[in-house]
Amino acid sequence: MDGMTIGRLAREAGVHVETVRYYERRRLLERPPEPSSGYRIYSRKAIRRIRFIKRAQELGFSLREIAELLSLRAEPRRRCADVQARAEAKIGEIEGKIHTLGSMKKALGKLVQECAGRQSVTECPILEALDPLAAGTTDPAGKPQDLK
Amino acid sequence: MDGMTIGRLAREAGVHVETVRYYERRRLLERPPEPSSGYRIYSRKAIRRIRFIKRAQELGFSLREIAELLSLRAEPRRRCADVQARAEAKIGEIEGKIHTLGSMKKALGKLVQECAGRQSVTECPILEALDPLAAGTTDPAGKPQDLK
DNA sequence: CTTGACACCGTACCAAAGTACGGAGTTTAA
DNA sequence: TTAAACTCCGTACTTTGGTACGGTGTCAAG
Repeated sequence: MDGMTIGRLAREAGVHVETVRYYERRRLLERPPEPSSGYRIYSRKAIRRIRFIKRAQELGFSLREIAELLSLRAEPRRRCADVQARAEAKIGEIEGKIHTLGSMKKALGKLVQECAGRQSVTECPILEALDPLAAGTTDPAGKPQDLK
Repeated sequence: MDGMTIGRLAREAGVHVETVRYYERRRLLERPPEPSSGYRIYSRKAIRRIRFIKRAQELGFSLREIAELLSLRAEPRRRCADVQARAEAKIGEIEGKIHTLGSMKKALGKLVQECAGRQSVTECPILEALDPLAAGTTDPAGKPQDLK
């Protein structure tokens, strides 16, 4: 039915050929069985897979994490409770990201409001508006967060 | 009142000394005037600045973008409308991220639901659950998105 | 007044995620 | 049947965001 070479796949998925090969090496994409010639032939599923990867990346997941996400399905021997736990952990991460993005949006919104109608930005208190983001601002000796 | 050396600043902000110097090179942090000795002396404001940077990074902003955000205030000649426009653009980006994260969360939630009660996850349709995220899935020849 | 902890600087190195390069073989269309 | 366009592979280079290294200078306590 379908079946395309790497160049076409790359074009349709919106990435470079080298990126496809790179994903293959990273095992994010399974290497298709090569028929007759030495050329890889991909199905349309590969396009969706790549697009999924790209989306997940935009959301701040690393390729390693994406591989993990994908592996939830890829390991049939896995017990359901396990999958559930991993999925729930990911949901937690996602909620954290949403929350933090929400705070930032709010802070930026406030900035926009305060700016509205002014001619000069001299008094525009952007750092002040943004600062509430930095938790523990008033804390006389904030705890160092853990690195990494 | 305050006034600390780079080591203390780093400790309080939760980063390495080298990172502070790195931020200085990247002009994310202004180099403090050096009094008497050749040592940098920082005020507590620097702690907040670094924490702000770290937070923004967690939200998916690159150092370049963070510098841009910070520069909104740093250029008094800038017209307010300009500041507003930049802030609004960032808000738009943030909203997009929140939206996509929401879809992803929903998909994962569905997965968890479907898993609940099963013994094996063999039929657990994670890619399928996640796929609605991949815009144009049913599109017979999806448009390549623009690279970069 | 010296020793250890800290600071200075430049340069080098690291991991992640590609991107480019070059020499080869293959396929397709004129 | 041959030239263009595409593929193969391995290796090397790039960017981002740091980290580490090494030689030297300084400061505070004993």
